[in-house]
Amino acid sequence: MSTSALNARAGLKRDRVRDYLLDLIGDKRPGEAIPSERDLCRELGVSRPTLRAAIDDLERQGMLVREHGRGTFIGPRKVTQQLAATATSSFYAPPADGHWLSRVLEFESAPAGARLAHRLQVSPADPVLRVVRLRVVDDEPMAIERIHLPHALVSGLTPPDMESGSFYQLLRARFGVDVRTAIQTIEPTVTDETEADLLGVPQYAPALLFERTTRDAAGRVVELTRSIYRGDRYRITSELHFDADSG
Amino acid sequence: MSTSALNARAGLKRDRVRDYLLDLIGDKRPGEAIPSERDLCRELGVSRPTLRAAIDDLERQGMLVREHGRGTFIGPRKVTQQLAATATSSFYAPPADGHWLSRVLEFESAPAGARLAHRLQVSPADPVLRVVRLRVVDDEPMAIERIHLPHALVSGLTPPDMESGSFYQLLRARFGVDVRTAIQTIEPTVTDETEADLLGVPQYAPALLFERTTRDAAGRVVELTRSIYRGDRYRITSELHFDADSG
DNA sequence: CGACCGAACTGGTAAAGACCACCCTTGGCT
DNA sequence: AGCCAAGGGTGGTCTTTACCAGTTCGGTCG
Repeated sequence: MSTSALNARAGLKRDRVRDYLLDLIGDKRPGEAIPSERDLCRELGVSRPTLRAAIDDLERQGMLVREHGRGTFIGPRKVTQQLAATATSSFYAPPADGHWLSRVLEFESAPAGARLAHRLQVSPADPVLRVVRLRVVDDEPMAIERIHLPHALVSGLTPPDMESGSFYQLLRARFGVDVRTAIQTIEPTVTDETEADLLGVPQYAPALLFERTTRDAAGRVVELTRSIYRGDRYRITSELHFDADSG
Repeated sequence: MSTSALNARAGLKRDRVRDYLLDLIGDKRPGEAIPSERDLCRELGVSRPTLRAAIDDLERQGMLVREHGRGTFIGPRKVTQQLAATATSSFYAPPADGHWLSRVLEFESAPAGARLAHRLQVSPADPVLRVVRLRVVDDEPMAIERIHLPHALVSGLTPPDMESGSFYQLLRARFGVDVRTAIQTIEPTVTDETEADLLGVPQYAPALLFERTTRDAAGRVVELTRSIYRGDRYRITSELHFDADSG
């Protein structure tokens, strides 16, 4: 409106709206309604298409559910039903054929903070090393890995250490960390803008989200990793054996 | 505006535009450019937002690729490289807790045809039973299963047989089919319109596509199943154990 | 008292216009 | 010949305005 400047830079209204909605979602419980689109527009000072675009994003991610004529509601909690279990040996391995390399995008240490401290089983003030790397096979980006590990475990680790070779091998050989077990969940998702850029796929492309907690022989948490794998180039293959049976 | 009727029904402009674009894509080769958005608007007599919404859809499906400042291009062919392999044991089992039920949506027998015959290892003229069922847990739709099996194996099977209980148990008890192994691939996808309706999730919601080939003790193919699981309610959990290690 | 119907919400779709950010090309200048 | 800046093309974002389509609920009429 009106004269000039000061609207040029804004950092994308849609992002601002999305953040606002995320806060709002955080404060509410699944099933609860959020304000109507028109109210939110007034509240945020944006047009309805802009607002709707933001809601579209969140709906695609399952955080919101729209119901025509009724309203928009907080999405159901992801049940994390311990649906699958009973794994007895590794079922997944990176492709043996291609040549894996990684490009380190971030490499920094910071205090754990409450959430990470809990999940890594360290104190909130302990430094945690955060490494983000793009994993590449045959010059093609395949996955983005966001790794968190207690910095104390791997003091002296440098970015080039993370660019090739087996990280677990390195942990054992150089740092004496005896990686033993991991619990991993896999769920489908779609790429956001950043991920799409890095992976060279369209935004909202199907992808797999791996979340892995790795422990050493003593049961200490060694690593917490969230990885996004391209859906168009990656699939999980498994062989099932039935003794009794299932549904 | 103006007089009346005849604009009420229209079948959604966006769909009309999408169909137009699909035709256009069919005529071109990957990498080729399509006309500019503004040209297409004039051509089709729709506004740019409407046109862009249609292009958004197709881009999400990977059929088009937009490049800022350059144009919009036909997407690359889907390569479906088989990258992962080396599964050694079972890692996945359906949830034991909730109460699974199924609603049979289709149940019909037809000649296999070339493709199915090959995959089921029967002759193309052999009848194949196709069952589509919606799997429900606690009144909530969880997955759509499309099952194909040689009709000869299960003559006398009725739709109610597929609505509850363990299908594999039934196969063994009633038909003497000794289900033994399965090879399964899992990949991420997004729901299409029909799937979204059935599962009660938005279109383009993240989902898991399971494809399973099941064999009996004699190595005969018993079943070929493609299932779509809701991504917001379903995740795979697995526990990994390292002897040597991996990347 | 009950069934209906309509007002007033809700989200869904669409138009038209403006301006920004990016890319490539071209033409002028060095 | 080579460099560089400007222009005109592309897609990207946003606003404003309008109307359609389900849902709900309360008032009215039978």
